[in-house]
Amino acid sequence: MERNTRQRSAIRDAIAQAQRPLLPQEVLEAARTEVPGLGIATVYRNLKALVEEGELQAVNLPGENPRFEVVGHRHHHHFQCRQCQRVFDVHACPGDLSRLAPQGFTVEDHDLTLYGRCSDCTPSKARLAPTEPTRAARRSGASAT
Amino acid sequence: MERNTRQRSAIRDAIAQAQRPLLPQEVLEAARTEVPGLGIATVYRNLKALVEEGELQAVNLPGENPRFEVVGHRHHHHFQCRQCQRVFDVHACPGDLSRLAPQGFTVEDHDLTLYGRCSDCTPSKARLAPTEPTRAARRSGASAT
DNA sequence: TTCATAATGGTAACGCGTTATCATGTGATC
DNA sequence: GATCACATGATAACGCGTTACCATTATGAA
Repeated sequence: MERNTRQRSAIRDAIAQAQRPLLPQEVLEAARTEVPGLGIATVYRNLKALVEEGELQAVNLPGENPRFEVVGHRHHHHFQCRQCQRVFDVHACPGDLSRLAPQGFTVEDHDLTLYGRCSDCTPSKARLAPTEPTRAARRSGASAT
Repeated sequence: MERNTRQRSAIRDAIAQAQRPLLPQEVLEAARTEVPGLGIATVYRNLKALVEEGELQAVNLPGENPRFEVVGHRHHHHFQCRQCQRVFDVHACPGDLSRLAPQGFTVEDHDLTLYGRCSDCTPSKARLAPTEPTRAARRSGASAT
């Protein structure tokens, strides 16, 4: 990837403006507002290249396909809306969790995912910005507190 | 699944004795010590049936295929060893994390995964000398606290 | 503007976890 | 033990996210 193409710019801009991790399909849809003829193969090619170049990073949530977001945020976590399935950044952290591990285990780091309703999908505001749910039907795995 | 077969018993016992979530392939290998001729199709069939019967539940970790463990534990989390890739139960929880979510978001529950070295894969001197520094092999998504 | 070639787009193919198929085996009932 | 429906095992097929292929397009340097 050495040349600056319209497609590449559209893909980078789409992710940067979303300010949340996007699935390849979401990247395609967002970037097509800029480049209507954009193909899914180009999206995958550029996502891979941008990750290798250190500009993007993959975000894995339980039972979900990888999403992509811009590198550079501090340590953070993610929130997935049970209604629209979108994933948002959570710029907070419960702190050191080493104490939770069994004796003899060494904790290096952790992943945390919150589940619930995003502000758009919270009942009192649901009418403001209805969002289309993705086709990723959530699998089991989350558990209540 | 109405009959009690040797295969079904072996699958149930393998998961119960492991006391940690197992991949279908791990279930196959463990249950084959009891029933050498066991086939992978039978494992998937019984896992599905046992989940539907409420005896097992699926456990999803980021970027991983579903594992299976016995239902009945209280709320708990998981630990994945970066060395042997095995997943263990963590019978502890940081507590209510609603405060971490952005304003306007409703938190219903959460998933937490700890990463590091299990007791089998932690060097023995690290267990004895408490100030051993750890090197975090950065995977996407997780980050040190 | 010309030109070499990197990048794109449509689509076939791939990888891999999972499921369907079906002949064979076996648990439960009589 | 005889019977038969259900379960098993080997393997083909499936689903779906991702990648390879290749003819075509267009970037960027000369």
